[in-house]
Amino acid sequence: MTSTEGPAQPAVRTRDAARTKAEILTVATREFARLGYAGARVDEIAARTRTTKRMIYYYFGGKEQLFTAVLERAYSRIREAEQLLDVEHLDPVAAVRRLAEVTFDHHEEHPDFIRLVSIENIHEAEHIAASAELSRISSPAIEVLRRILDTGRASGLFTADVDAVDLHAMISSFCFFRIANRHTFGALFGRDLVDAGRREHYRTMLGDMIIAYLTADRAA
Amino acid sequence: MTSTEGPAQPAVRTRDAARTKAEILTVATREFARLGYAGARVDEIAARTRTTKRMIYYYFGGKEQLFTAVLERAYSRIREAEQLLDVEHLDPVAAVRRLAEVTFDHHEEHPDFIRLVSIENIHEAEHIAASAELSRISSPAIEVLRRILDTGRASGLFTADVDAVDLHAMISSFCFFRIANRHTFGALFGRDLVDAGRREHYRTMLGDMIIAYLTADRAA
DNA sequence: TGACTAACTAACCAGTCCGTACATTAAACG
DNA sequence: CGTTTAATGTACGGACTGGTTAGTTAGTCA
Repeated sequence: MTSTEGPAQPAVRTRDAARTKAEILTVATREFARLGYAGARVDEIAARTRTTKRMIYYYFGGKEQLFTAVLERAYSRIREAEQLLDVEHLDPVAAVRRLAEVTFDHHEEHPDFIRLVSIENIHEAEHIAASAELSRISSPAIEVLRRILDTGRASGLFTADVDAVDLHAMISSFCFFRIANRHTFGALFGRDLVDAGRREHYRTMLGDMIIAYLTADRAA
Repeated sequence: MTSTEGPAQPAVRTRDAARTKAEILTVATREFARLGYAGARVDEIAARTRTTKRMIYYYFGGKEQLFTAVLERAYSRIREAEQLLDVEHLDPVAAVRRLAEVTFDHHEEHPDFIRLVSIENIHEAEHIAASAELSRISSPAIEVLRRILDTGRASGLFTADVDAVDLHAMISSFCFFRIANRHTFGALFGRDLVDAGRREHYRTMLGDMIIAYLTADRAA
């Protein structure tokens, strides 16, 4: 670690509250995701930043509030990604499939976020409940899905009378399980759900399943 | 706690290794499920049994091995339940639906087990890997599913060329997500996935989805 | 019935962990 | 340029935690 004393990194420590806060959040996200809430250590998080533990208490108040802040940032990033969704110019079937694929990709790209959500569920979402920001906002994806479903039903393409939140749960289930339960599933069934070679297979399978459900003839 | 000195509870402490071990496991299961691996306290587990902390180390060796033993017992109970599966006398469509329903019910009835699995995944299944018992055995449900799928394909009922492990993942995803992510999903979308009034709705939805997928015309 | 051992208990230890009191310094400001 | 204040660092307290040491008791079997 002698590189930190190189000429590119001047020894003078400039003060930058925003940068310090952001760095703490980045490190804390990694540590909480890696070890769980109780498993993560405040001292260790501090040691992995360029600042000290004192700053965590100065900016966030404590371990609990730090975890809440980590969740807030993680969720806000998804919302940003969801706001970039541009699927409503497609026909309903293609739009739903595209939405499922975007969800699939997002889960794969953010395993730390998936872990944080698992951890927060172990704690019965108490930090979300404690966060005004998190309990207020909702997901843009739901609104998009609602509109696609309306269009699809109106044009007679979709036979199923599903509601957007339920369909979102259905799509998320598979994407979430694949990442979150990768390890136990792999250990017990000898199949790595996140193997790169099977990625397209699962991505297609998810889309097929959702479309099959929405367009099935539910006569019985 | 004066009741422990009542006449129904004789003060004489009878020695019973099996009972003591079982009681430790039961309490440890609850505590680990409630608080996570790092969050659970060996002292607290001991305090909630009728024995002492020393016995945990005497019988299990340490916290890590205790957690492994908890997992082993939890998984062995599922396997027992799966061995009671009796669906192969049904036609393939009914059999798959029944299997999905049994899985659905099992998840709902064992939230502690779901939490343990989530926790074990945070730890990247290291305890399963450390357990000869767990890494050896496989799931009876997979074999049952494989046979149903074969029959269904042979009779032309199922168009999808799915493999049993993937379909098992698909079914488990929804059942698992519904229980495991109940809290964050409820907090963010204002819908309790485990609400008793919506139970039948989700149970049917899962079956519909699986059957739709298996019987869909995948021409495109 | 007395020696032996598995089952059990209480007390403790060394290291860890969250949080804080206190001191200090870089920037903002008039 | 002197004062103020936000930002930062040091060092440590006190409670806790996993694990252990040393000793006790109930059952059993020769």
